[in-house]
Amino acid sequence: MRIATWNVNSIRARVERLVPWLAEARPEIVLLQETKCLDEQFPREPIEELGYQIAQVGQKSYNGVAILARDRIEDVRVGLGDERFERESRVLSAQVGEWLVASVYAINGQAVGHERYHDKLAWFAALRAHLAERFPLSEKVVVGGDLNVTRDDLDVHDPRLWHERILCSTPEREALRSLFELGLEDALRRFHPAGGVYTWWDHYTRAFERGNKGLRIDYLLLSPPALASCTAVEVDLAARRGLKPSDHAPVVATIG
DNA sequence: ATGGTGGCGAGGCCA
Repeated sequence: MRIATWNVNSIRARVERLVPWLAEARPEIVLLQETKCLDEQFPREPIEELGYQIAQVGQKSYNGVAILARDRIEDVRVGLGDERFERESRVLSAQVGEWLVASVYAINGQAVGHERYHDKLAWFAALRAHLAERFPLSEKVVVGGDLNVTRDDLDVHDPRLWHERILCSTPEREALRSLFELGLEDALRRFHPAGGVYTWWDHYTRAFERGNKGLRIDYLLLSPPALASCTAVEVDLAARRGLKPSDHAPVVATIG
């Protein structure tokens, strides 16, 4: 089976890319971020017609996360259980068959030192506590999403340009590493240890079109039992090409 | 190229 994560940057704007992608890739579980719509605006029908169940939580204009699955989606939980962060729709977790999954959209942080940067670091601490509580590592766990941080300079096309900037600062990377220390493994890096595999390219600077000037900020974090049956993790660059792409590409793990 | 895009929603915020 396959489990994917994709920041679609508005599901209403991306449904014409998402639906053909689902029909072609046919992942069993899909974790979406930045759906950017209220519940009643979510384009359920074309996704359900492909055989997917949908769990999602959204808000007007910003954020929003979803889980799509061909199996029943059960035990759905919204948020981190931390009242400081419940105003924004950034975390959705559920059980799908034997899998415990979460779709996660980290705070961007705007700039190092910005008020939102400090929010981001506090949010990561809350995420870590939530994962420690809700995701026993003896289970098959997949935490996927846009974590808005590079692991190290192997995730950066131009480390000198990005040195200690937002998405690349040492405190953000330490916050990310605290998730690994729970026992969750960065599956994309496991299968691409040399790095240079990116998942996001800035629209503003036309970073994809100018030649793969990307960052890797999207993750599939796997527990040991999930990793043991994982045979490949790839970034689907075809989804980043063509008409009206998201600024992120999907990350797809083949498991079992 | 110190410029430039994209989404939402209707002017500015966010990424």
